[in-house]
Amino acid sequence: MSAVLDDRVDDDLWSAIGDPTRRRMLDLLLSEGSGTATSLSDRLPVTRQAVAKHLVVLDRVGLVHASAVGRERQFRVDQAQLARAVAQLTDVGAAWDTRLQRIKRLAEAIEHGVSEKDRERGPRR
Amino acid sequence: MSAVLDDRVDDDLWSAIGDPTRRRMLDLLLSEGSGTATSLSDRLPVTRQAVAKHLVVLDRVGLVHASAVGRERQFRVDQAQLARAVAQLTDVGAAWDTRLQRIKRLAEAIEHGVSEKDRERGPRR
DNA sequence: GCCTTTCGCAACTATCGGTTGCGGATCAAC
DNA sequence: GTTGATCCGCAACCGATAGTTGCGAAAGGC
Repeated sequence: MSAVLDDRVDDDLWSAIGDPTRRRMLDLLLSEGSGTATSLSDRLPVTRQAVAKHLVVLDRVGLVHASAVGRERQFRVDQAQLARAVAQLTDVGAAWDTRLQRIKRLAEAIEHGVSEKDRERGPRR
Repeated sequence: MSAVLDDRVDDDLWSAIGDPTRRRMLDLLLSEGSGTATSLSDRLPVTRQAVAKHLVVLDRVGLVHASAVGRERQFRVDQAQLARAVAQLTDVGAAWDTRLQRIKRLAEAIEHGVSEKDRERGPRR
């Protein structure tokens, strides 16, 4: 019963969506289809340069892609990569959830005077 | 259709579980019931002091609680708070998922020559 | 042609995750 | 009870990152 859940987690991808500003940026890009560093900074409490740096990070992990349009650089979300990130979120969430549930079941079992061994034979998964 | 999903996200809580080392620490505490800074650092690739700092962070957001036992400080996970964190993970994941699905549906609709307006009348939530 | 906009680059600051080093408290053993 | 091992907290330091300001260059709009 060791720490297995982190094995299938891409730390780069996770830390990319770990930043609150980047999360809001992804959110904005999703709801508006596309955006530039300038347009995004208009709706965020940070400067254009900060947004630009975040876009570099998001681009590096493949969550967004840029297309040059004249002097502008339009960014849009890579659906497949975001879907992968979402899968990781739910994966970790599910793993912890089962752990919590098991602890809860165990606590109840002990409270009812049932030995740990007896409970251990229950539905494994 | 604005960026609403972040409204119900506690940035402190999120960034607490955003760090890979802290995630592994929570994982260890869950699987072993409790642990000290020293015992945790034995199974992690970082020093005791680094672990201690992380424990402060986790304690500050209420994900773990300490109980002094002699010269040791035993930490254990706060199930309720971790459950809340898990809920946020799945919340954001679900929100992004629906967005992605909607985009996908929209793309398919356009491809099939169906106007955007017609599709818009689908299940709102 | 001129002014605005958009961008990229550079310097600087603060915070954070990590390290090393040290001194203090507690437990065990003799 | 002194000695030694262990567990801890505090402080200084380092590198990366999230943010800022300031500037110059390139592309559009008039």
